[in-house]
Amino acid sequence: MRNMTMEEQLNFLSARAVDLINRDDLKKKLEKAAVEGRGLRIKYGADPSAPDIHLGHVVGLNKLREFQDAGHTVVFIIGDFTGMIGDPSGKSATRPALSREQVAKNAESYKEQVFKILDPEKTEVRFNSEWLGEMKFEDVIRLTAHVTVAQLLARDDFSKRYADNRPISLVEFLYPLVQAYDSVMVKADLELGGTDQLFNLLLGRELQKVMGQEPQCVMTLPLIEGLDGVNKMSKSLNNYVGVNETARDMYGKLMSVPDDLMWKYFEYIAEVPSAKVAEWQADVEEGKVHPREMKDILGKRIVSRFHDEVAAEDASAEFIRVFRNKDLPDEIPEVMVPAEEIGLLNLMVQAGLAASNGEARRLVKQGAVKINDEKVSDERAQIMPEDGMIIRSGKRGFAKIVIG
RNA sequence: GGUGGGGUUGCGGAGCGGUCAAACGCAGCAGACUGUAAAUCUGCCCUCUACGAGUUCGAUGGUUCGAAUCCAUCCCCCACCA
Repeated sequence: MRNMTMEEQLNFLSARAVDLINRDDLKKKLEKAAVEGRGLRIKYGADPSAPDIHLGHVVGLNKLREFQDAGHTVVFIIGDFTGMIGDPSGKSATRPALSREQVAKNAESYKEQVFKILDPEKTEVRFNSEWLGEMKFEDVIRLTAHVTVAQLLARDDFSKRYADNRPISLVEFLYPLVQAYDSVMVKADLELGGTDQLFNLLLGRELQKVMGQEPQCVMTLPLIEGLDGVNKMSKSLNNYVGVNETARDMYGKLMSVPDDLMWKYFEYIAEVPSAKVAEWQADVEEGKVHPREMKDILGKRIVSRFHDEVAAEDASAEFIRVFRNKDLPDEIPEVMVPAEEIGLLNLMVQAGLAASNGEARRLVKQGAVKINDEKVSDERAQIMPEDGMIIRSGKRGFAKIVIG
């Protein structure tokens, strides 16, 4: 890394980026830093309300790690202050303001997950309440004086909503400014974010200029679609793969990713060089390789990264056993029930295979339920539980009866 | 301050005195097809002691044989004009 030329380093660092504003500035910063023998300060902001880091975040984290490997420092900002205020943008599903305790807890969980990728030695974790919490209203007003409404309205979703007579809360209006101010406070040299962050990142640049700092460079990375293949990966849409998930869950979820999307995952999450990805993609398109094989590789690579190779192989094997061969998983959740006759529906609910009696009934009617591999279609069936009895519901629901 | 529009089952969004547990879309679940892909098709999708019953349509009270639908009060939201 150290013996790369400046040009090589620039290319390496900007690989996969959607926007880089701008390359010359970054080059100058890199040169200056090299002369002074220090690294750049790379800022990355995280919202503390959803403590699950998922593969969508990994796209950015990977890039941050590359900066670290090149000798730079990541300033990881946890937006605890903003998190405690909440974000009304989600309309009815108003994101609740988090308590101080909750934020602290989430922050811990954040660090633990983030350091699966980042190098803790080269990461500075900061909370923005550190400076925002100290501000007086007067300071806030002063800050707002640096930005005009027209500037904020330039943001796409603001201007659209404004044109449609849809609400824009003042808090939302202020958030980009807050984020920009964070850049000033940590003296960021470059801020990294998803493409949806471009406006906010640029505002940081503006604000730094106004406040007499050298403006940060801005780099954006693509937002990656979630398991549904349509929407960007997010916790609220439940189309995500969390970095804390078990190897098997992770692998299973990855196998359900639409084929077309897998290339993106290879490139941005598994960090396979884009030339290689293109080659593989061609192989699949020409029919040389079955897409499933390719996806298996993807699954194993990603699982290995967050667990290890043994776990990855195990997850792959288990997947084949359960879903391809339709065998039983090697571990089945056990449910303890007394040795007395019980209604099937009731039993399913107790075993956690259905949320309600009605759902259990539905599953039975639709032919999704098997006891010891025999389909049960009578919703009124009375079952005499036996030790070791296996109830199967749909593709994924399993329960083993234990008499007790 | 004024005017107008709203709050409906996870979300969006119909309904505007009985035929409403409430159209439709999305999400979700199951079945078929598969590579647990995607797409597609089919079915389900408030709860229950289930051909019946019980709770739902911002809250509370009322009018009615009968209300999500009408009235009153209250709470909350939005836009526009000032």
